Amino acid sequence: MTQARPGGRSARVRAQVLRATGDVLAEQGFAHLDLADVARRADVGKTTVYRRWGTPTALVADLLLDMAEQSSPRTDTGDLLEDLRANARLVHRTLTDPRQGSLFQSVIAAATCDGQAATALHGFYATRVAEWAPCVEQAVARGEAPPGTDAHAVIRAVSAPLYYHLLTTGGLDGALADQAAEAAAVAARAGVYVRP
Amino acid sequence: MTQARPGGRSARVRAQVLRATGDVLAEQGFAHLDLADVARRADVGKTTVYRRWGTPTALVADLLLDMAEQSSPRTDTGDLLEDLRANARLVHRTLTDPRQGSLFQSVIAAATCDGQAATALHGFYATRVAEWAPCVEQAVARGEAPPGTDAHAVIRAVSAPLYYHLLTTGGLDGALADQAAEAAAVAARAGVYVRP
DNA sequence: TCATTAAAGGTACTGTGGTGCCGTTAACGT
DNA sequence: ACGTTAACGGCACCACAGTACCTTTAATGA
Repeated sequence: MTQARPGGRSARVRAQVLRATGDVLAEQGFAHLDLADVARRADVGKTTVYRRWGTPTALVADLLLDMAEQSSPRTDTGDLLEDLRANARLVHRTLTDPRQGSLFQSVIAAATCDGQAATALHGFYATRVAEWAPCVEQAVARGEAPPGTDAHAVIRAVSAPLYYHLLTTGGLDGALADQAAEAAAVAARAGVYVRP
Repeated sequence: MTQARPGGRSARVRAQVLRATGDVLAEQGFAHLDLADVARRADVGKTTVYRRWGTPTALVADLLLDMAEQSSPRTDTGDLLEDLRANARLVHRTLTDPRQGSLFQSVIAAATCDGQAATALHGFYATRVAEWAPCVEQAVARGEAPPGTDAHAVIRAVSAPLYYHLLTTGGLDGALADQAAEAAAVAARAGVYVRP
């Protein structure tokens, strides 16, 4: 009978490979993600990487699965604008951090190139957005935003300008994060994100 | 003495190659953009494509240069929200169009993978944003938004949620375009985009 | 019209990313 | 403790993307 063996060695190999993958992505970007190179860095057989993952995008997809498991801490200041600002600054900090920033850029590159990585990225952001949605829901409960406000939409509205700027201009400045938070807060209060 | 020869044949070759490049990007995506394949489709020597462009990203960069030259018509209804809505719907239509949508996705993929293509994409969006900025400037002149409002920032705020949705969920619905336009209009009127 | 020479086209070759094969290792059930 | 077998590791191989080299075409200037 067929037996799954996720223990010991396999788990160690996966951890080593994912760590090496993250290193390459952060240092050289998705375009230079070579399976043979990853195998070398991970100190793992080249054949193993080709057999278990097969393509660079599959590697990234698995890495995203791993990244989604590590949750980010959420604030709860009792003020919508303040919470959104904290979220915007967290995203901004992540995207401009030397390692994390490059890593995210690379992961995004993979997702725009391949459907499998894209699906993994969708899952990643779904969990991240869900983690922060409660602070909007609480704002609604406090009467800061109208009932029926789509909490997920508000959280997404905070990140959107930051990612869009990165794509279309390549840079991010600190003021942009606060501006994004303010815009989302103002629009949310005005009822723009009330579900139809 | 060295002479440039941009006439006749070279121009025809470039046009054929860029058309073939667009076809491949729209049909199969950036990951499948192969120079030999492009040469075959363009009915052009394989060597020529390798010599003149060399890499897939260089091909995309040149295509973007070509795309930036074709300008998109801007509305001028005399109402900020109406103009922004028109812009949002134009972007939405472009991104969901079978050919244009796939093409943009692929071009974005190239830009996230490579610096050269990224620079070309920045140029492309800079011209597109500049084309639409006047409708915000006029809204400021009419008193619809406070003086000092950054017109480019407002236009970018309209597109941002659409691109962000595409990246993080993979889908776009029509209501989102109107929502994006409303959010940008509300925030602009509230003075969120006034330069410091 | 004709000489000049960029730039395109054809072909043969090569370096390497990716695969197939098979021996080795170490998880898991009893 | 021990046998079974899933999964890893090493090596040889091969297809093909990318290059080198040379020939041909046609754009330019006088």
